[in-house]
Amino acid sequence: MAVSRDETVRRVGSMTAALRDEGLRLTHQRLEVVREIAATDEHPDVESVYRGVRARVPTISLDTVYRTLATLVARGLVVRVATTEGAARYDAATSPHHHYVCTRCGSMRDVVDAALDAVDVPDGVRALGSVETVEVRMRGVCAACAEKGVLP
Amino acid sequence: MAVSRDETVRRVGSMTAALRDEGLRLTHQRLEVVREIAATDEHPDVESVYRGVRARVPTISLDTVYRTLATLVARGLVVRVATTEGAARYDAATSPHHHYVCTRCGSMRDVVDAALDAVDVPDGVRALGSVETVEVRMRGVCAACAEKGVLP
DNA sequence: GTTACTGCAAACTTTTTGCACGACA
DNA sequence: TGTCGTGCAAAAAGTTTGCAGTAAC
Repeated sequence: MAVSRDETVRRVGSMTAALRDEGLRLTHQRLEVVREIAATDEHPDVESVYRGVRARVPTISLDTVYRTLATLVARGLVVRVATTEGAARYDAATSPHHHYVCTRCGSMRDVVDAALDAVDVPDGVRALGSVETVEVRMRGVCAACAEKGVLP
Repeated sequence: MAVSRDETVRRVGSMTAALRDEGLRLTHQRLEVVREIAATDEHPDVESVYRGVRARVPTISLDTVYRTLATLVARGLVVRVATTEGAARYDAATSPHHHYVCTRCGSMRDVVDAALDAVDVPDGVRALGSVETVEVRMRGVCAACAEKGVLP
């Protein structure tokens, strides 16, 4: 599912503003990586950001995509999300949200829900350390995989 | 925190029984990898399982640790958990549980709590696909890191 | 005109795989 | 004794880094 045009524009605006504020240069390549990651909530891995951007900037290198994503993550503009399989995935959503992960194809979708945001942290956890974020991760077989399919 | 002796014994018993039931050989190396992973709830990565086992079986190779963990994961006896950083981590706990992750050192601890187990899946998620497991992931700075320290 | 960014290539880390020997059942 | 598992080494996959040229400010 694509992110709405308005939300994409908002994300691109806030990311480019933040980069400019930090005195970083807004190169053609950076701008296109920002646009690519802002336009989706499918948590693409580096390779798929690379493919998407290359359609518009055929000369961009994979390293630049890696470096740009690392820059965005360091500024907190994009989150690198943990995955069980090979490649790391990136998420441009900034507001608190949760995830639905398909155990068959590895796809990952945002879930926005106030009840989940309100989950209480158990007392025992305070003893382990501070709690800054709480994420609920739901796993199952996504509709597309279920349709395609026979058993795993 | 180490897992209690009773729980460790229980885990080793259930893992070795499952391996035997599947007609797999219970080699010296396998048994020691099973013991190592059963005795901790610190979600070790492959390298640290390797170090632990090597103290008892100095000739074991890293590949064997990888292969044994893959075997255990394939049988559902151990879970491979996602991490943002480099290496994959492994978890021998079998009952439903949640995680506390330190954003500074990457350590990961089990959180067992009935209220978290009871979190409701929002209706909207059903449209994405089936939901088999729900995990709550709490992130913050663990006590050890906070004590050590100055800012990130 | 500076200085930061890019592209290329090579290094590095983590994980997987092919093969021959050795050990479990 | 037959077969599965191990150890070694090499390969694969993902990611990072050094360097020289290029482009943003």
